[in-house]
Amino acid sequence: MALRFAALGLLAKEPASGYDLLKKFKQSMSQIWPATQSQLYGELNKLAASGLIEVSNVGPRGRKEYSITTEGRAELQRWIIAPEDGLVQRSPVLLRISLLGEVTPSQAHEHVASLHSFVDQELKNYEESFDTRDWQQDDGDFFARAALEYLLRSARMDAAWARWLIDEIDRRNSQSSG
Amino acid sequence: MALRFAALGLLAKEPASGYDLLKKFKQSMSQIWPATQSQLYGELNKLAASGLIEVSNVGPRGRKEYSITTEGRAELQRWIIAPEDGLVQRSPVLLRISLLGEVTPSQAHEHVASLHSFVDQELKNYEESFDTRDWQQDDGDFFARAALEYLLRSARMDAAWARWLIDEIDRRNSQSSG
DNA sequence: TGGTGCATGTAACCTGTTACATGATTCG
DNA sequence: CGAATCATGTAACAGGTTACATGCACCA
Repeated sequence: MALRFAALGLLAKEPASGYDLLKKFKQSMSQIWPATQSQLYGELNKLAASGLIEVSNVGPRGRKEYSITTEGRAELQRWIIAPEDGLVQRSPVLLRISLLGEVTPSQAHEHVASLHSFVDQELKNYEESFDTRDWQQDDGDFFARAALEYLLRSARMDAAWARWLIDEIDRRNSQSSG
Repeated sequence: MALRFAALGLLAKEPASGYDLLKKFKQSMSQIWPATQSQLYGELNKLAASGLIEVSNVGPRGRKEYSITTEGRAELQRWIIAPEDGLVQRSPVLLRISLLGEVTPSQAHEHVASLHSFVDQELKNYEESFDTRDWQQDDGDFFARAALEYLLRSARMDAAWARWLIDEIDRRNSQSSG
């Protein structure tokens, strides 16, 4: 379902081809709803078949430029404000963490340490991209910014939690050995 | 992949049947890696076929009790400390948020408000279950606790972010109308 | 004219969800 | 004996990933 509306959402701003959308997915959508080329082209055909978008222009190399239809916009708006389905997120990271009792303490420590350095780097990347961005400029995308704010806060939280976990592990190790 | 190791992880603690595991998934695993009955039974057969678990006992009603094998334990340990694949999480919530520019300001406000009340309730549930839990007791599950700590912090962050977003929206509305 | 980039499509495979289907056992 | 629960299996479908396949157009 969601990919459908991610694509529709991009087309709501301006007409684009599958190829165009693919690039946009790599830029703005990559942290929220990544999509592969294969998936996107399939979805565009389905969207066109159900009349939510239409081919508004044909260019060189078989380029099909799609535009959102009135129906499509209505459907998009309906979906956006629909109640959330529930937010359970599968997380391989947490699964690994919760199973760390199955490996040796030093392996566990090592794993968490490398996780920490990873999320810490992620956080730095986010903070940098936030600092360099000119927020006055693209104020049109206030809500896209709000989503990024979420990701930034997530990254901060991840880093703080990983830090906390390392400390807890160290505290535990010193207790059992002391 | 992950379901495989979630099941293996539970079997690493003690032998169990598919039916037993299903209950455990509903309890301890539900926030990290939920699984359906259909999926679990299939995976157990695959695990048995590849020799990572084995039927250690057959009970009434065709009950098959599985135990982890030496091979299985080794495989599990290998997976647990494997480097993370990258932590991009698809999020319908964020997708909806980032598209809120497509609906009217009052619809957007309404949507975020209801999201806020939802995540706030979630947070309260987590906090309550944390308070009522006796952490001295099940210290054996230190890392499972660490995963819950993550979920609690996530819930806190979600609530704070939703609160922030509502304030931002209000600030914006009063600016444009004043 | 040959390589790079534009542009789309399809097939195989894996994971996950819902629903259907079946039957044994225990307990009141 | 009938209902609830134990216990497993399968089929259909939706979504996602990787890889393969094809061909046009532009520019050096």
